[in-house]
Amino acid sequence: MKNGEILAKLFKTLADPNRARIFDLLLTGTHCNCEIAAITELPMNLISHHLKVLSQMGLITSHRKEDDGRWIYYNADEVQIKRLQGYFLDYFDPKRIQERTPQCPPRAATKKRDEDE
Amino acid sequence: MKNGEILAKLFKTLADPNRARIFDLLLTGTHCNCEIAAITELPMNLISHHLKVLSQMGLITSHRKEDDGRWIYYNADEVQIKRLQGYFLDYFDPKRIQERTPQCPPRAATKKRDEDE
DNA sequence: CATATAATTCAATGAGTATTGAAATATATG
DNA sequence: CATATATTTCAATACTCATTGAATTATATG
Repeated sequence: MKNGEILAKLFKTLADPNRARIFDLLLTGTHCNCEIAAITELPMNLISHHLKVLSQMGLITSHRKEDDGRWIYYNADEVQIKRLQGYFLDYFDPKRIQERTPQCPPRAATKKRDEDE
Repeated sequence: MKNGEILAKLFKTLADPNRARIFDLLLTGTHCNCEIAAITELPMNLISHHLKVLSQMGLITSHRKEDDGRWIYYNADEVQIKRLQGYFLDYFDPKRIQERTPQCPPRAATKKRDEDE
């Protein structure tokens, strides 16, 4: 998958406000679904859905609590976030902006006027 | 509007492939609608729609050609792009990730077991 | 003023996806 | 094994928004 495609997927992933908020929360540290539910007041099945999407994007990872497997802990994936940040900065870079004179109107159209005078 | 909300809007704006492509094109320099149409093979009214969304996000600006007002030139807004890039870096920053012990299971639940043994 | 070019606006359609409610799974405990 | 907790999965609905086609606006020119 090309960087551009990965970025498109990243934008799509973070375009949803609830999902962005959940990710924002995980950036501040590990949380389980029920904690996220308590903070955001969203239903757990909806949170579960968003966590899955974030996970498929590679933004977060998860593991069951060792001594009590009922809880699943979610946390931001630092390595992947660094990589994606790099892709974004390469794309969304003011330095990329170039000077350019539009080719419109086309030569054929302007030529006529230029010569007629 | 908070930075988080602005970013969500930015992601939404760039989440559409056609719109991202048009923005990408404008990063390479000023273009008019008809040039974008020639390059992307998209209908001009659709391009017009996407340009409007990009414009409302503040990513691009536009002005009519001085000596022939039929053409409207679109170009990336360097100042705004720099600002948005700043918001992104503040939000999507691996350094923000903190150590955290989930408060789940709650004290009341674990307390019982701790004391019973 | 009539015609042509560039671009936008508007209303309608369609596709993708967030959300909801109900049912199922995984783990722990008495 | 039965019950409780945490979480997920599934099917159905609702909503947003990209896309399409037709009509409209703005500018230029004969």
